Amino acid sequence: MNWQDVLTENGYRVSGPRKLVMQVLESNAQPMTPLEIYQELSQSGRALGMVSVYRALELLAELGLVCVVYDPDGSVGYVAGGVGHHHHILCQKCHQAIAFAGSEDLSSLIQRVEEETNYRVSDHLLQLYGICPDCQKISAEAVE
Amino acid sequence: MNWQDVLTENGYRVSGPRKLVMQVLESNAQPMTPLEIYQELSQSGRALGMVSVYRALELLAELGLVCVVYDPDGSVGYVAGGVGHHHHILCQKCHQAIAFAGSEDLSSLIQRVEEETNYRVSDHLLQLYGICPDCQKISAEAVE
DNA sequence: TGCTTATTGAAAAACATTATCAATAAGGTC
DNA sequence: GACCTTATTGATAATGTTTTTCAATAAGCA
Repeated sequence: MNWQDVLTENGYRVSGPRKLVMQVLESNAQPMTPLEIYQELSQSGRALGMVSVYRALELLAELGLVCVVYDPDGSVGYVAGGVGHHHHILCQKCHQAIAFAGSEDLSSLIQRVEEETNYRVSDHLLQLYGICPDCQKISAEAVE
Repeated sequence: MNWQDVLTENGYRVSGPRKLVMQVLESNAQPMTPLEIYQELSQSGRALGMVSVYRALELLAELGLVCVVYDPDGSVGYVAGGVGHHHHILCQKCHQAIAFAGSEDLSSLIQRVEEETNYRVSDHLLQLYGICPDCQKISAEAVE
């Protein structure tokens, strides 16, 4: 099921602004802030009200069509993505982000924490930070 | 080493505002936003400029004396805490948070993701969301 | 093609964060 | 304990971000 169908099935319209926001996010690997999305659209002549960007993001995030990620620098961004539960790994240099699956690997940790704390765990937030392959290459070249 | 010493050893002064912010955070289990901290101090007659709250938090976070946590509702809060690497589990009802250790449990996941993605992982963000023991009790009673 | 109504856009309001700089107080020294 | 140096504070203003409002527009259906 593509994202247009998700909108439709939930009673929302596939409007211009929503299409544009999804397009921009899908063509950018790194998470983008609302402002960055707005600017990218403005520059490419597909101007959109800032308000529409916010509203589109809010809805798309609610439907799970885009994900919220927390950048190491503290800013909050959005990435297109993915049905199903997954996490992101972010590059600390170029801010590229890619997704990875693997909630199963947390289950033993979650179980242990439930026992220790008596909390009942229902969800989690996991992000990894590091250096992407490209930036590793660049660093290596700089040293040579 | 207590937090005053950490400030001193890094060349910072143990000033009034910094003390107050730490006090408030230490006496609250749930993460607090800058505004909440400011309000709590105002109400208890220990008023402080909003600016000082921001500055104190920024410094304390940088020194690792307080942690940033992301609430399920999207807001960003600070909790007093802990030397050493650890994570937090947040209650979705009452917003209480407590810490737990256990980075080791992630090492196999991290290794797998490094192999899959060729990223070099150096840090991570992990938070669990759930219901704390107290709120579980309340729910149970409500059903009776 | 036309109708209904969700959705948009622009401006303003509300809110959050950062910069500036003179006044203050922390911590070392005598 | 008083004094001096300088980091730190606080008030104001500037800046930036997000939300509200409401008439105008366009999406989807008949």
